Amino acid sequence: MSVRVRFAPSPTGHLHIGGARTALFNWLYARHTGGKFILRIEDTDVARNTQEATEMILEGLRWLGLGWDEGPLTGEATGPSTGDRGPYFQSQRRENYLRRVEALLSRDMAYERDGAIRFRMRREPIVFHDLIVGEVRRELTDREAEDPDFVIVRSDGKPVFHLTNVADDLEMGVTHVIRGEDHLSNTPKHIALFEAFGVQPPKYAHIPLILNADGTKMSKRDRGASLKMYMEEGYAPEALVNYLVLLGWSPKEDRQFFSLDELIERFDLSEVLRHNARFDLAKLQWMNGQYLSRMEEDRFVELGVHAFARAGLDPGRYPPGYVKAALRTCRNKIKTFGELPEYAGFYFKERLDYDPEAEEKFFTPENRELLERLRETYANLDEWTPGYLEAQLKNLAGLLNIKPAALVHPLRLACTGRRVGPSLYHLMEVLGKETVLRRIDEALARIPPQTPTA
RNA sequence: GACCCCAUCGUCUAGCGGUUAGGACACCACCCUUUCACGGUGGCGGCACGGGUUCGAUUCCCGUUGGGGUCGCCA
Repeated sequence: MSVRVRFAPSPTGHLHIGGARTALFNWLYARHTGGKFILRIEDTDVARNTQEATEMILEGLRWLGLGWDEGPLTGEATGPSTGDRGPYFQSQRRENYLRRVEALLSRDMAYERDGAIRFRMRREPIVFHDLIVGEVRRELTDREAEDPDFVIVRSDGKPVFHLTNVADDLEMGVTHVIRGEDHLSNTPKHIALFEAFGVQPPKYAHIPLILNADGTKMSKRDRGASLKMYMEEGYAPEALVNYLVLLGWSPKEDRQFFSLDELIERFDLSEVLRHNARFDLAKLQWMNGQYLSRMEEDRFVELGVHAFARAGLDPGRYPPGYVKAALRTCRNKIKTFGELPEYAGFYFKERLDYDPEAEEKFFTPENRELLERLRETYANLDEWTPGYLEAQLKNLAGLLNIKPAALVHPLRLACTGRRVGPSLYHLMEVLGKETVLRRIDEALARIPPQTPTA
């Protein structure tokens, strides 16, 4: 039987980073086995669900590159979808649930109490085999020992998660349930429900959770818990995917980088680890930087431009060749595109703002003459290449009997307003002679005059 | 509290009875260097603890401790 897996998020907020990894594992398993990846929206709790949240989920999955074979096409519950087992919104499947409940009721496998409908849960422990965890034998908790039955339809008539989840998995022909380990303890309920419906339950694979760096549970409120942050802060989706897949799964090779095709080929449930993993932003950043360094130039430029635009700068007003050259000087320098506006915003600003500390340190009366000499030197050049600019600066440093760095720092500040940035000589080449000279003049205008020596 | 899962450097992991316990990130030092980074070289750093089993345990079993999860008319 061909594999059918699903990602079934509840649209209560942004797509959680843990949810993103669950989706990724499902997607990879489907692709690896040649099966289908289904997206189902579990929006049964109307009070907490929003269309906007659903759209965030779709957008997030698309951004990651995790396309679904069946599921909604838009965030609208009654909107279009793909696949023949829809609707893919639980809010649209009410009839199915009620039919299932009727079936249970008629066979006395469920009963009504206080207006809610409860499922007659088995009193004995349930043993099942999890593809990742292995044999799981769950005893009843003391609370369950008191009353193991659980609500499947609330008194307001709304079906509850356990019921909808199982009913849909059944009707959508889901063969493997790959989900977070937080559902492990729910599994006996689900198995009992499947059996009550007279069918074999699907295979289960509970993947370990992603924890915060300090080992605590990652909650919605934690910074970094939302996929949105990574989308906004300039991460490359392929880097995030690469990082995420290595949290809780190991290809057992001494490599860190895997293309999507390689992942599809290698990924299997049998190598999913059994213990939780902490999220390490530093490693993600390193990995993202590596991806940025290897990225196709056109894409790097495109994403770079987008990052500048997000910060209110407008590279679109500059010639494409200039933009491209400017971004080229940032290659191998930044780890995320989010750093770009601060790192290289000077390319797209008519008026520079200056780092106050750097200004205090380098725009000093003593440096005024150095900048003037630099300006004079550069004003007379008719060749404007990095190598030549560097040679001229070093030559001047030699004449003045000072270290090149003494010139480099004030000059960088004058050109960029910052003390760090791309290669000075390359950035000057991109800026062009006219702009460089103008910026030196502007810097000079900010430097207090040389105090007369007493 | 009950129940379930888990446990190798700070972090992600390799290891599946005998290894100088390997790699990556991070950190430190040095080199490269106009800054920052990249890159290169080297270093620091780990089998949670206690019992077994065994000629021999990181590895198998039990317990303890610790972490996580679940116990809802949320999903």
